[in-house]
Amino acid sequence: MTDSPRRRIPEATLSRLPIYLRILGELAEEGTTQLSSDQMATLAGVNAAKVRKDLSYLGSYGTRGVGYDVAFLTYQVQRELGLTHEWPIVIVGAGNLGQALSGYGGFTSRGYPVVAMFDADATKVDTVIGGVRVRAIEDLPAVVQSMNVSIGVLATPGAAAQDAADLMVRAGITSILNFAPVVIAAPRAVRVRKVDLASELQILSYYEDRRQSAAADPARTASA
Amino acid sequence: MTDSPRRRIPEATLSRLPIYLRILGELAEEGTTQLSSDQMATLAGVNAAKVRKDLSYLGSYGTRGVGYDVAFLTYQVQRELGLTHEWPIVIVGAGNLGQALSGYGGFTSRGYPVVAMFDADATKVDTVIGGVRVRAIEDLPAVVQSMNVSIGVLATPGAAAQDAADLMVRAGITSILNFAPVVIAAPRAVRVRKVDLASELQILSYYEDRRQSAAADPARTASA
DNA sequence: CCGACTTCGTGAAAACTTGCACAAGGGCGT
DNA sequence: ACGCCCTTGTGCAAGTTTTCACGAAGTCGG
Repeated sequence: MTDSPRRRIPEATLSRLPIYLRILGELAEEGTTQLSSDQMATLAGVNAAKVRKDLSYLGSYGTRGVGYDVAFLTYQVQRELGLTHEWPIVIVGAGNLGQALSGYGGFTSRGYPVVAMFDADATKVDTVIGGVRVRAIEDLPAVVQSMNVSIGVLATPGAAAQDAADLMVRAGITSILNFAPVVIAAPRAVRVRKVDLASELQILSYYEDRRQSAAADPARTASA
Repeated sequence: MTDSPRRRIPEATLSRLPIYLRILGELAEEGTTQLSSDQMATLAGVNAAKVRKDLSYLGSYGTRGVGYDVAFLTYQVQRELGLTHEWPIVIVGAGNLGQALSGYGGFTSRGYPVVAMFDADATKVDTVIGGVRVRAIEDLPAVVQSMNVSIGVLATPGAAAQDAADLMVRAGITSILNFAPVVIAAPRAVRVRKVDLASELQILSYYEDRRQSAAADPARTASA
């Protein structure tokens, strides 16, 4: 019996664990020590059964009739997500987006300190953003290796993104969070996640459009 | 027979349409006029059957033996997403994140002009960010109504987010893109989508952690 | 100490999503 | 004009995710 059973956690559950974790953090801060799946469900905006099933993948950490212990559950979720230690990250691209991400603070405060930023533009090199000095892109491999960085954030313009990603991969980065509006090709072993800011708006406008046509043409609502 | 059949599009498909749309835009720019589901699949990093099924929800716009016409398909996807006209948006919160989103350019260029920014901090009011003047939060309802804005971007700190969201809803906003790291409560009729920057990192570090334990303890890889 | 009450953990059903495989349809060369 | 070749559109099976419903297990008041 190993101390980390590590059954595989479904992707869908995985994407909710960070939400639960944030809620647990907020509860701890206001002194709450216990919560039920029902309360968690309300706070997270999901169904209570889903909360229980999600948490059951971590193990049986609840107490029937009572609920979950906030501190203990926090620890278990963190452990599952690999948050028992900090993960240093680098940001490639020091434009608007890179600057915002660096200055954002949410990365460092949640265990992902931004240890370096890089940009191909020489005029940006050596400026300081969010307390981090911008370095020449050529220095990436050295920094990645010496600081043992495995996660990189890609915040370049779309046109530069693939080259930057290739460089990151060659430098030894094994996980990439891609904010550039292009699909990045990378070796199988490198995990890439994409955040597309404008896509999200497009999905919203789809629903807005339907709402507005429904209002303009009430006949169509009949079958919806 | 109406000119927009509007069968409901599955959520999963909907989340891929913006990707297809971006690819179509790039192809058009480089002069390509035709593409097959196979090519699209490669460019989008998905399976060809998925591409065909996704596109089939829009209608039968491909030609067997040939593929899809780039311009025509672009039009159809745009129409489905409600992108036949611009959607003015407002950004609430002019901190780091709000500034970056405003300066980002990707919103305006894709049909979502940022028509106003708001902040509760009086010292920020009247500064200009990305060509947009920051206004007092009190002016939100007037702007939303006069410019007929239905989409709002929430970029405040977590603590201020719910109040800001309530204000947006009262002002008449019906879709909210939430960048604040909290779950927002809103009436059923208001659609909220959430982008959590740190969550994405947490998901990456989960996989990193597994990769690293696997490397440290090869016995565990046997069953994976 | 016991029974009523609460809440977890989970099997099973339902809903949704993906991927395969192939028939149908259209273009192009001869 | 015809047949070959290519690619779409889709029925179906497999896989994943969500939801329901209920037995199991623990607390708490009397």
